[in-house]
Amino acid sequence: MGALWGINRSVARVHALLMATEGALSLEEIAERLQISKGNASMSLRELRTFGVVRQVEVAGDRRDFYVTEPDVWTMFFRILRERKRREFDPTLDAIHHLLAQPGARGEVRGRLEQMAELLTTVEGVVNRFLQDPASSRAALAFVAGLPFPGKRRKR
Amino acid sequence: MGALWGINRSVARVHALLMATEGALSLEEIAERLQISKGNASMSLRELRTFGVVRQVEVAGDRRDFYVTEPDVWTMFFRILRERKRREFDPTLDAIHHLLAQPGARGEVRGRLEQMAELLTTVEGVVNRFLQDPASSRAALAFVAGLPFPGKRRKR
DNA sequence: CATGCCGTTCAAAATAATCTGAACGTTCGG
DNA sequence: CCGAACGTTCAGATTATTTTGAACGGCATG
Repeated sequence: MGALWGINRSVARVHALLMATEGALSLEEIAERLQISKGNASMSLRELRTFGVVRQVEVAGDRRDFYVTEPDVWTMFFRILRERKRREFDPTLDAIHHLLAQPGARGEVRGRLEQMAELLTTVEGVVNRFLQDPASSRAALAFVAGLPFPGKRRKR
Repeated sequence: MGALWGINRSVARVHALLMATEGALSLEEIAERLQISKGNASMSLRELRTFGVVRQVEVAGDRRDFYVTEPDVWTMFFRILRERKRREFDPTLDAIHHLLAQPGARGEVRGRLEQMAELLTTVEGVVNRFLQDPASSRAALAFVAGLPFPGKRRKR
């Protein structure tokens, strides 16, 4: 799933381990179980916390840090969507706008750039709407996945 | 945009060059303009043809191969969606189903797997619907991007 | 205010991904 | 047939990414 989510192998493995574990795990135990260095585990956990799919928890009388996965998979999905939008999508759209602002492109080529900007703006609108209201977005997705589009009638 | 689309630097550059060019380009001209080897250009173009976002065209009286980009950006978008689904998404969903078929996971962990399967199945349904009917999908996206969800009323 | 325990950092090492270019097969004109 | 023009392939070189592990700083405890 790494490529799909845009995260690297270790990060994916740390998350998978937490997903596969009921309780909380310490940094050291994670490193041990996955046979990776503490340094790597530390950085991977930071990345996962940045995404917001892993949380640090306290254990009374223990000064180590423990970690658990965000329990709701849909919440994870929207968190990852948000972060990837920020890292990859937004800079792309900015770049296109920057290109369009220059007087360079003409004719067919400019048309393609404009179409690209339109597409990305549409996708951005969809993603923003999803991120604003995850619950109803989830319902909308289920609707689209399971029923025909309005205006399109099923042949029979 | 490379990371966003899941293609590497050279492939992205070849595509960008074709997007920025009105007419058709030969393999050699592409390699020359981008300062990459013919071999690299050849492989990149193959990848782009696999995605279906670049087409080979004939030029009368010239036995070299010439290439042009798919002119419609939305069509490109759906072609890339289709290919990434095939390469990254489908294997992931298969793996989850395989895990669920085994008797290993119990309790909370199994619940997460089931949620994950549900999420991926929903997304798969959405993507399939999009790929079946790109034109109305595009309209649906514009709708979602620009208007409130059904059942959610705007405050004012 | 030393000592041990933790987590973090980052330069260097290891690994993975990408790119090059020489070798090769095909096709076509003569 | 021959040779030249092309595109493709893939082993090896190069470049980029990831991982390690030693060094470090903070902090709680005695």
